Amino acid sequence: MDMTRHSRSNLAGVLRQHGINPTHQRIEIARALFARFEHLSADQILALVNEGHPETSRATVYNTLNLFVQRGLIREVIVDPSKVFYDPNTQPHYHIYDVRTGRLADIDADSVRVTGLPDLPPGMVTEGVDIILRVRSAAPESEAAVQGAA
Amino acid sequence: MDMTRHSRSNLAGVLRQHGINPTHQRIEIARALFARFEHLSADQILALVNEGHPETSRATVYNTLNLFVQRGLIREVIVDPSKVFYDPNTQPHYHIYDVRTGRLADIDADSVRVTGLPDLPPGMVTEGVDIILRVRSAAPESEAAVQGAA
DNA sequence: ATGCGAATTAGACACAGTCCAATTGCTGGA
DNA sequence: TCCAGCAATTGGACTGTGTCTAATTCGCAT
Ligand SMILES: [Mn+2]
Ligand SMILES: [Mn+2]
Ligand SMILES: [Zn+2]
Ligand SMILES: [Zn+2]
Repeated sequence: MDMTRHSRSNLAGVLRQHGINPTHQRIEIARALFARFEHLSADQILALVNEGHPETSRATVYNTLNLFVQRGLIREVIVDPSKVFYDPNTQPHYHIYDVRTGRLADIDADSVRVTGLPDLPPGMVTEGVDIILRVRSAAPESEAAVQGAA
Repeated sequence: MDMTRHSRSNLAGVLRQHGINPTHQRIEIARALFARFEHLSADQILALVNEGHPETSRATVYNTLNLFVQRGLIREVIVDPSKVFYDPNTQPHYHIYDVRTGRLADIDADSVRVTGLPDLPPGMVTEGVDIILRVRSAAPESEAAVQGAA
């Protein structure tokens, strides 16, 4: 049996470990994320799993991504107001985001130290600490006319 | 002339200082944000400026908020995948976000120290560093059925 | 009063994401 | 092998946020 790092059979085991019934569609979606190990939007994943012959619907892609997030297999990254990115890396880490190109990359958490964050109100727990370094090329922006400019 | 902190005439001056022609609608939108000094969504602002008699269109609210952001009068906060929050506070500061209630509050930057962020690739400049402390009540979630759960 | 550029507007549109009822697929038992 | 039952998938309608556009209105200078 093929046991390469992100073979279908191996992925099926990972899904089971997270309490997810490994169907064909779910394995393909997991493979899109884990084989590349990149931040992908739902739309990109839909395109990837359907290249060649279509085999997974949009509804299933969204269902599955939400299920994966809920089960802790992947996480969401909220950096772009127009779409969510899905992140196969669930280790604590931070992000650098190019606001021009939309490129999103990881920052290793080990080197980063954050101090002085406030105590949480009682009865509250931390879901996570997001750090996003928003960057852009220093080159002057290709000016686009903006309606409503004074 | 009324010169209270967020009077219309005072706000008009602030707009002019940012190169923005102070129209009635723009002043009302600025007032919604600066009088409360809270994080508001476009929808909330639209409702606020139109309570009582309607006087500002949805298009104008979006036009104006984008203009304000572009001119550095306010800034966007991206924490919720479904909508942008607009922040009248342009001082460097961070955010605490309750993922259950959607409540968004400021964290003073003075007390927080972040070290070890990577050097930027050459030719890149920082647009900003966002830190979002995602929290929720420790009480068990009111369980909502999730379609597609295994 | 008139003219003119800027601002505003209604409504169409784009598009991410959700919802739903109907269908398909899988599995375990007769 | 057939069937029942349940889980998963599906197309397509729907929602909500945000953008776009062409037409109108506004504010102001003459
Ligand atoms: Mn296939
Ligand atoms: Mn009014
Ligand atoms: Zn990441
Ligand atoms: Zn803030």
